[in-house]
Amino acid sequence: MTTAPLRKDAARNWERIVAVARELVDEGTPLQLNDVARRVPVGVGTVYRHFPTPEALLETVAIPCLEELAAHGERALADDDPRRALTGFLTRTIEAQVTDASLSAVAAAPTDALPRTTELKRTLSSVGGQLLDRARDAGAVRPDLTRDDLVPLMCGIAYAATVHGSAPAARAETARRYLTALLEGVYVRGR
Amino acid sequence: MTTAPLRKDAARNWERIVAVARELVDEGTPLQLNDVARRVPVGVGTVYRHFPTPEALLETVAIPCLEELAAHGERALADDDPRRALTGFLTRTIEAQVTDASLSAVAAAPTDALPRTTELKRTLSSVGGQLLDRARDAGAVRPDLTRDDLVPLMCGIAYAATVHGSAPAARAETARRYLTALLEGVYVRGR
Amino acid sequence: MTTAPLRKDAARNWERIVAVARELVDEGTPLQLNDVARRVPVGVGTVYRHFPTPEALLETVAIPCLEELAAHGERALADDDPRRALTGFLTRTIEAQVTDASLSAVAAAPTDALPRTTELKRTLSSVGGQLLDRARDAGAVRPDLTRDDLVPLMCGIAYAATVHGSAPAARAETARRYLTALLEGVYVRGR
Amino acid sequence: MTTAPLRKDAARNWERIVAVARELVDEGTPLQLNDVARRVPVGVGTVYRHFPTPEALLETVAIPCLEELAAHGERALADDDPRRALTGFLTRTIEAQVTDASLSAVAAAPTDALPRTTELKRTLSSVGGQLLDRARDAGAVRPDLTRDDLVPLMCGIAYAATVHGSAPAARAETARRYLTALLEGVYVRGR
DNA sequence: CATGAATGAGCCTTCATTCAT
DNA sequence: AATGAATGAAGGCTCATTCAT
Repeated sequence: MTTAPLRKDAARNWERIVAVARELVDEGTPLQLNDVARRVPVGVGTVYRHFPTPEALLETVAIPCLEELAAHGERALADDDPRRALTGFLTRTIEAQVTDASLSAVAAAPTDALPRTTELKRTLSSVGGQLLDRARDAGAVRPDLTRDDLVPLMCGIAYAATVHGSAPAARAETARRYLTALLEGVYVRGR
Repeated sequence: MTTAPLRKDAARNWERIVAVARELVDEGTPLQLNDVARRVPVGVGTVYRHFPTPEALLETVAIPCLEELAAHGERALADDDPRRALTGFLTRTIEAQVTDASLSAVAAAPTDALPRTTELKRTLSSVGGQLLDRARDAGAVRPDLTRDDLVPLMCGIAYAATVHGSAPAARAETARRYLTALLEGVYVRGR
Repeated sequence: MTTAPLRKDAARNWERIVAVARELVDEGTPLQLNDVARRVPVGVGTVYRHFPTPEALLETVAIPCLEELAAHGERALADDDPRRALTGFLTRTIEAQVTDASLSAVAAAPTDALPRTTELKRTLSSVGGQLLDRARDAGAVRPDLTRDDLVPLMCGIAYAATVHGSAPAARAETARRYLTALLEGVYVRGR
Repeated sequence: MTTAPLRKDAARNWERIVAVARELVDEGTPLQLNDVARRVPVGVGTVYRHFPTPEALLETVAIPCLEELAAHGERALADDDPRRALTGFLTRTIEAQVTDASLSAVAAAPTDALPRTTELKRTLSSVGGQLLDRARDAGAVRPDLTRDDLVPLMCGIAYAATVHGSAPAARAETARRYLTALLEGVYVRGR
């Protein structure tokens, strides 16, 4: 069951709204439906018709990135080195989250506005969980970490990079360093 | 140079305002100056006189905890096991941050409203930095971590515990697990 | 001169719209053209084409009941007991009005959207007027009541039953009591 | 226990707001808080401070009239002709309701915004009830009417006068005629 | 004829801040 | 110093109506 395809003019507006929302997200402005409408510009009603809540719009903006992440995760499952697979997936996730403010917000939100978001988050959890389990089964991961810790830890790393306050460009690099620290430990091995 | 001491009645109000603010912070209510005034109760103007912005009030609420942390840090400097000292300090920091909403907000804020806050944050950075340097000098800490990473990482851990969504009670436990993971590494040693 | 008959599909929509409107009226929902369209479902434009205003739709919904009342009135004219005839007519009217929200709205409205409504209201006034006149001529009705008082008084009774706030079921009973009080007088005869 | 008296300037605004509201009520405009603010003129917040809801403002406008009615009712209780007392009270009530749109709205509302309103409505019910009971005890009133019928019937009469559509000036006269009809009966005595 | 997307005026409400008392 | 009334920008949302497709 798919949603009926939008009329051409409606689709046009949908695109424009999402595009503006993307810009706002990228420049760190909080998404306000009236504001989006003013900038597109379309009537407020049009934005409300397409996206009943700011969350719905935000998630729509985030979905392509979530899909890409999920796709990457699926590929990672094919890697037969469990540690490399997990590392790769997490690295990618962190990069995305640090680069794209919509992702961190959506990832941290306890509830979703769109079913598609829920679905994708579930997929990501599942893929991450499998990668984690595999690595743990291989004895590569400390046993007290569960699947439910993955998302919080990634959000935490991304948040840490934000707090660090480096310029957006450097932020990705910082985040990668923090991820490495988390994975390999702040304390040097064997000491 | 010190500020003139408050008149006795003014001092009384100051205390009452801070006490109410503390309660609000603890129950997770966002600090609104009007709201605080109503609850004390004093006139809004009185609250504004003492605390020109919500941030100033929030920082005032946070300061005692920051001082306690700083004191703990000073004592940790006396410990001659650098790793134990650092671990103790960070554990304490995380616990405080997870328990007390004022701390996480103040710690993550890029600018401060009160000079005293800036001073305390500097002290904490300095103490943490010394503990870190010492541990690194002892070869116990990975070399790519700098003093500037300490606060972000702690904020990240606290945030991760929040995202995990466990009840406030369990949150401290979660945060401690995450700190351990960070310090010792997600990946098991020697593999 | 009659309106051109609708095309078969248009007629079908007309019916469906009116049916939905009837449901909405019965469940006490205010008639909103957009809402009706969504529920039918047809495009808003279709509803607007058939019914330029909510009033037009409401009147369309009310018309069958008005017709039935009118028919009843015509029959009452044949009754040779003028008082019984009037009482029967008013009773029926009140019952209808209390039962059917479209009627009270249409009856109380100072202007009509549809000519047919005006026509029916005129018929009803005329019939009621004749019944009233006859009863008055028989000396059964106080002389200061005119034809123009009939509709207001019926609306008033229905409204009173609404204000009484009894459940819809009991409302008809209340209305009947009020009508009796009005006809026979609150004050006991001969005192 | 009384509410603290308002500061002089606040009292001034309170008065101005109520005065404007009175005008709006009298010209039949629905009370909208923003609208009131614009017309006074004061900031919206000021109106909201004094009257959290349109209902609260409306009731404030109505209260003096309710008080006057209640006072009249108390005096009527002293009349030793029960029928005359009741008639007088109802006449006065109807006149007030027809003249003042705030009264009909407040009278018909199932719930009140202000405690004072509830109190006054209760007083009026009680007074009316006593007058009714007395008249019934004297055998002057049909026995199937209860205290709970008084308010609905008065609202109904007032509404009927409105539906009649005569000019506001004539409306009071119409209402009085309807009240008489109700009290003495539409049907002539002894027939 | 039917569709339903778009419009935008308009209402509601909150809250940070100022300033007369 | 304290008070708390006043302000009004700002944001949220709904809905009647139009008009391009």
